Amino acid sequence: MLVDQTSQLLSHWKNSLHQHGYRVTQPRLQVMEIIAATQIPLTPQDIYHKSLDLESPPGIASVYRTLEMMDVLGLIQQIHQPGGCHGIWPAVDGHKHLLMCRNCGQMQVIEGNEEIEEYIRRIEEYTGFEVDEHWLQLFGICRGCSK
Amino acid sequence: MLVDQTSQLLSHWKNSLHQHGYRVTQPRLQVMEIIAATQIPLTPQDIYHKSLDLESPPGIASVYRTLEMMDVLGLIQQIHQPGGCHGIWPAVDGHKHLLMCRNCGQMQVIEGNEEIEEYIRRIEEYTGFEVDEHWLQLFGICRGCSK
DNA sequence: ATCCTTATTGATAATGGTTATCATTATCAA
DNA sequence: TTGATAATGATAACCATTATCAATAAGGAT
Repeated sequence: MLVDQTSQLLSHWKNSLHQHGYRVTQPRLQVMEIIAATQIPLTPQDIYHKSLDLESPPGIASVYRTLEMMDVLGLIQQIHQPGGCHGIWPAVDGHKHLLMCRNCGQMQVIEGNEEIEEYIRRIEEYTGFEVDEHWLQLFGICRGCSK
Repeated sequence: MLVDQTSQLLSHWKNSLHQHGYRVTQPRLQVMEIIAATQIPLTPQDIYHKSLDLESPPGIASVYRTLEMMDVLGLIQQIHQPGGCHGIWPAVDGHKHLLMCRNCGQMQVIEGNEEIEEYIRRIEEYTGFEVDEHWLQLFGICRGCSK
């Protein structure tokens, strides 16, 4: 199941590169595979250090270049946390919310809901702001780690 | 009124330094005054560059040291935004939410509300997480900028 | 399958923000 | 006012990220 999700992400990402005229190269594949296979947000440095286990690892510059490209294509998003904000994670579309375990780093994606939308609409009315984006992130301890 | 809020923050911060045995020095005061007087989140570099207008500006190291100290004392918080996450802003207690104008950078603090708490409680039940912190941040265009 | 164009890479230098070092200075309790 | 020492400023060190450029490899054309 994990393998399924990983390879699904990968083929989606490869398609996206093709469609936008980017070459699918080994360094790019290596970076994408690491991101797709990992369950927690990784920093660029994390990704680079993980890649060093590979037989022919990408250069650090290619890691950054690949992340930049994936960001432009909307394939990844940055995860902001109390301890830092350089975590990379596959992009999630729509108004999803994020739940992260402080202990193991596992992320969970939660559907947006009508109550939040309603709350935001009230804020807009009250303040005169036109809200075009919202972030809701929850931090805590997951079931597995609380045992 | 702005002056009032600024000086109120400043005396609160000075008290906090005294209570924790920190000396109230000129470089610290300079940094605190800049933060208290500004309506938008500032990065450490922003603060340093603003300080250069002063007659006897603090060194860059003192700016960072002061921010570190204020963070430890809980006097400031970091503001995360789509474009970066090194904005400094006076700490707000309780479950307040933040609303920021993309155009002018003005921040507005919004009271937490029961709907959000209720939503989080449902998430906890559903996922088995114990949520101990949540961030809700709204981004948009304020009334003044949308004209 | 091979060739050719050129996007991409790797190695490394440059950059820029943040932290560490240490002799000098300024705070503040006595 | 004095003295102990916390704090400062100048600057070196550090580290992540970006820029440079000759060499390489992807992938369309043949």
